[in-house]
Amino acid sequence: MGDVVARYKRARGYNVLHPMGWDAFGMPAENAAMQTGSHPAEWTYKNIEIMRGQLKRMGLAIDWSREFATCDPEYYVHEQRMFLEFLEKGFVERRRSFVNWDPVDQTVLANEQVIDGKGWRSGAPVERRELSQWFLKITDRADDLLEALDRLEGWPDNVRLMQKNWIGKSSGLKMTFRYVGEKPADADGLEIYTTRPDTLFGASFCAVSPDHPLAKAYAEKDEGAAAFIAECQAAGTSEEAIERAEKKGFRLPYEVAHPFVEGRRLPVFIANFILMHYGTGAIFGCPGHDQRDHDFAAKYGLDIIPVVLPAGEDARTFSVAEEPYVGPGSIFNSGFLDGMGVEDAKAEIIRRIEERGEGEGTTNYRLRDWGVSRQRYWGCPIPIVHCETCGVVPVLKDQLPVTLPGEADFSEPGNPLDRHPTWKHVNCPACGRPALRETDTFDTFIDSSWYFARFASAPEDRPTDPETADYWLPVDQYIGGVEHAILHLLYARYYSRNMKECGWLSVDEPFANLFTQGMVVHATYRDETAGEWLFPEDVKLDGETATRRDTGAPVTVGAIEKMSKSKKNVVAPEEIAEAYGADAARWFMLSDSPPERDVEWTAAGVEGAWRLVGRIWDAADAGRDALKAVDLAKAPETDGPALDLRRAVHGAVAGVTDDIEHFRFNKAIARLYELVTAVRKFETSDDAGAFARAEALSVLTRLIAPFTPHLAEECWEAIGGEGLVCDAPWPEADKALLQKDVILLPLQVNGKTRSQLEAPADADKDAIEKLALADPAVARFAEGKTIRKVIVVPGRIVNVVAS
RNA sequence: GCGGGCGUGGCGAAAUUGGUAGACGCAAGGGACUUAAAAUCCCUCGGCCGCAAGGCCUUGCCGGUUCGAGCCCGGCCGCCCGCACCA
Repeated sequence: MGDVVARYKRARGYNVLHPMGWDAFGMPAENAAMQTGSHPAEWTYKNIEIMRGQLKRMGLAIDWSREFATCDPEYYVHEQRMFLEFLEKGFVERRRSFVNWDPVDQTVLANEQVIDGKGWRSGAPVERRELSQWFLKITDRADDLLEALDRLEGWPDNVRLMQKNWIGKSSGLKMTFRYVGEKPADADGLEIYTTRPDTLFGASFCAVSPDHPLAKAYAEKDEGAAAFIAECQAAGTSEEAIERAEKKGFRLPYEVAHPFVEGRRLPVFIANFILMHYGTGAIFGCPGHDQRDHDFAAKYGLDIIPVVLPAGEDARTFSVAEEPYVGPGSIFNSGFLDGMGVEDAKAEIIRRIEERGEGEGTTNYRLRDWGVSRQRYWGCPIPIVHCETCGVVPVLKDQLPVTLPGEADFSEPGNPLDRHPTWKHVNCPACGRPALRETDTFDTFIDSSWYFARFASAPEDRPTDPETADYWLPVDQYIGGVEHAILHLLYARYYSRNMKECGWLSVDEPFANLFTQGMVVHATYRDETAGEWLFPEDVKLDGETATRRDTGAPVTVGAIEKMSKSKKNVVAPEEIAEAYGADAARWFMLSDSPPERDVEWTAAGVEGAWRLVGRIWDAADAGRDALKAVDLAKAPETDGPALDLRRAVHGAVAGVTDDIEHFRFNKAIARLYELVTAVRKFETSDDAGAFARAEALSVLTRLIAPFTPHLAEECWEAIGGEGLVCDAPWPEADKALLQKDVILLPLQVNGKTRSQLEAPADADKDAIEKLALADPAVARFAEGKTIRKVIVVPGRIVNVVAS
């Protein structure tokens, strides 16, 4: 799709930058190293070599002079430099945090790599571990990232909505409940966060996360609490496990006072359903109006007090004993709040708590800071040294890049950088004494968060030349899968803001227009008895049945899925190009489905595209040197078939242009099929006919060029075009030829189409009405009825209403 | 559970956003050419009735608004995606 757009825009006279590069760090290379013994770098560059060849073979019009891989030290040196700049500016922080830890592979796993609570590679149950990690403080920009979404008009709504939900802004109240009686050390009160301050009078307990400092401190002197916390931490972190987990708590020996109800004391629990990383890691529970709190209260016999009354309910009979009520209503059982609506009550509580100095209204975000430390080899080294005397010390900028050691041991799990015999031993940049390098590497999402800027401008000595980068950025058209909707696209937006503050860019938003395209998918084939997946080329399809080519054994045709090596539902680009040519493959992929949807790769489908390539070539071949015989700038008077062809040609120009502009490639292709048919059927051979035919061939060749560039060049040469078609200007539609003198109007009687009216294109309503009433179909279907009304929509339809 | 999207022939899909439903392609069937096959070309192709002209029905289901609904509104059913103990 990107290639079609690039070629089309170039033909329209734009200065087009269409680059390509490789996001090349990451686990797959390291896994391959563990499995095959080859070095990640060797494996990666070899694959790049292969993929570059495949892309070139598909005829992608790419500026290869700008190519790079993110694992090139010439690229990541700038990443290290920017990290140090971010550190200086306070965009980065080192702190302890919980991670998913795979005890077998001995590495941190991303959430996406934890499947049903187990490591995706090792299958071992994942543990929660607290480690010191580097964080990019994306939450500092949460509000800006959220606000700016509204202005990203070139982005699909669903992606913007997903980011909005991911950032998850909520407004509520942060407040402190005072302890009564026994108190934990160094605290007078417990700070909680709530989005439902209106239900404060329904509070019957407080609870903290197992990771909350209060819980941890108490666990140090109480084995029961320690055991409870350990149990919570051992519980699966998968979504499924979380959903099924029973609400459980551990009663602490503390109580807090209700701020507005004299004498009401709330017990304090450690509870397994409280998240430390949201709000303050502590809540008040209102069982009457929250499902989780209700479950918890039912289990521990706590009060369930209704305080929100739904419209139409009677306060004397309304009960939340069985089910909590979470909807809107009016407040009751709540002293000074009684009678208020939910929103007014929220504002009133916040006002009073603020007045008493016990808390404040705040906004909260679901978004968490971006942990970027990975205990892996194949990533960009974090340019930091840990010194016993000086602490955390940045590597001096003139000593960058910190490169990966060429030799490393991949034979066992864990971080090869950490166990490398010499690599981590360096002298402290500050005091010069022996110190240790940071052995973590960056999350690979950092690599992909700024590559577009490097494509635009790639000086050797700094990340970008800002002026050059500004000429190109923001990216006019970004194309990618919807799977990037949150992570990559959010990180890149954030990173651009950081880069802007460091002076490397002047845009906040890196991608002006975003299109989320579908994937090429393929049916899966499996030999159930042998228990193995089969490549499509090893399967013989005959109507409903499928068999193995080698043994003839029956084959089960499975789901149509994203192509993956493990299920072997892949087709090698080389083989496609060999069998059908790159153009047929390009044409088919674009023709079969709307571009945002997946396209199923089928042999029959490519064959259809292949036939079309042949038909176009036949037409060009039959029109050899047609352009040399006429002057396209001097259109003769035409009528009859020649005029019809010219109209079809100019209609196609207008239609295809509009379709490409709006990413409707499948429709553009449908139009091109029609144009090909029109050209092939055209037979007139007089002067006007020769002109119309030459014009049609010239236009057709230029219109197909973005889709089938190789074919287009051959056709261009055959019909006698000057130079290369890729240098020829995009055709312009002649507006006069888009208008018709006579149009066909559907004629309805009582809303059902009964006939067609042939009317002058410029006929007014009265004239059309007269024509309609004279039509025999009206006489027939309105027979015995009175004509009540005639609705004329010029250029569209006529409807005669009779009853 | 919350949020979003989508349901149209045997299949992939169109429908100028309220105006002839099924463009275009795939598959299938029939025919021409050929000794034969491939390729190519022509025809048919949502369902029912009819020799035909033509008629009736049809966009997941039920109802509504409208001269007119695949499109708008209400209620169901089904599928897909995102988030998910977020207080």
